[in-house]
Amino acid sequence: MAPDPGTGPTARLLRIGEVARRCGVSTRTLRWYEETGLLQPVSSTEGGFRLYDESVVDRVQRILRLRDSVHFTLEEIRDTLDADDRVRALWNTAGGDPAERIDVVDQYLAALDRQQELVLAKRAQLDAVLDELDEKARRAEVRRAELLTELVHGASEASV
Amino acid sequence: MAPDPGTGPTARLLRIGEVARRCGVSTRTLRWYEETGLLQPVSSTEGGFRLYDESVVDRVQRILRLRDSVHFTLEEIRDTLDADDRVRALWNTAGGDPAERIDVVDQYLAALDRQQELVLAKRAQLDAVLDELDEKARRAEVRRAELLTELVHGASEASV
DNA sequence: TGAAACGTTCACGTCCACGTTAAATTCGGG
DNA sequence: CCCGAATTTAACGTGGACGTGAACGTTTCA
Repeated sequence: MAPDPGTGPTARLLRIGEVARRCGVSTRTLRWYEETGLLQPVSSTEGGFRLYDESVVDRVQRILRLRDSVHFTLEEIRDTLDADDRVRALWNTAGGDPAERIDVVDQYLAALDRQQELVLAKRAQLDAVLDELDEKARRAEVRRAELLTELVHGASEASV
Repeated sequence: MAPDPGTGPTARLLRIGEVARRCGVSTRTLRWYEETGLLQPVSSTEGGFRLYDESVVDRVQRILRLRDSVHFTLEEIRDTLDADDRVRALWNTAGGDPAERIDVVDQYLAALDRQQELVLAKRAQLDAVLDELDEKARRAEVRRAELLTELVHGASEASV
């Protein structure tokens, strides 16, 4: 049934299990991500098996990064991915009022700015934590040195 | 009842509601943090009201930073706070074998190192996300410029 | 002194992001 | 054609981190 409408030399399609293995997540997670609108199989078999192309792996890994490092909720992740998808669709469909298209791009840029600010704030907090850790280590090293001299002192005086 | 055993001029004690307000969390959260071993009132009234000293505010804010930026679980937060408390207690109680005390300090330093590594990894991930954002913005700006020229072009040719 | 404001201890409810069966269906190799 | 592995939907369970009453005791202050 001509399963290749122009996407190169018949791009290999993956079933959910292989996607899961490649991404290091469970199939349940992938189905959950689909249910919450983060993911979409490119097609499915006659019998209903989900079929993905390889690009899904990158997408999932982006999701995981946003989940694990930025700690976005899945809803937030969905919003950012949706925005990306919309602009990509915009690039790919020529036509329409250029002015309107610029508007869309501007909104996208604004969204990116907000996200950047959010991430920068998170990073600042992490830096604060790092400073705290450094200071604690510094203090501990001082104490360690003190204890070391105390140890030497006690040893040289044997038992007074 | 001599409620001031040497802590300056009768340090002011706070009840849970004021602590909650100062920290921007609910009283339920504070009780929960107590229940999971992150927090401890310094004393309580005859009738059972929890009493905290002002230092609790800093402690809670440290907890919130670890919760919101590093995304430690409360259990992990408890562990790190416990470690801090143990070494602080160690500073305050003189005596004991200096060698043993050095051991404790060394373990503490090792724990700090592990934490630092973890946080650094998180920060690296954040930086990756920031790079992604920058690249997306860069691409969008290019498109925007293209659209702008397109707009000017279309305007100069009126309606062809 | 008495009522508003605050606090106490249960105990159950909730939201997120899945985990875990269960029962039925589909795919693919021999 | 058949069998076993992979997948499907549907539904219930879970764990963390609290929210939300209910029923009751405590402080405070006019």
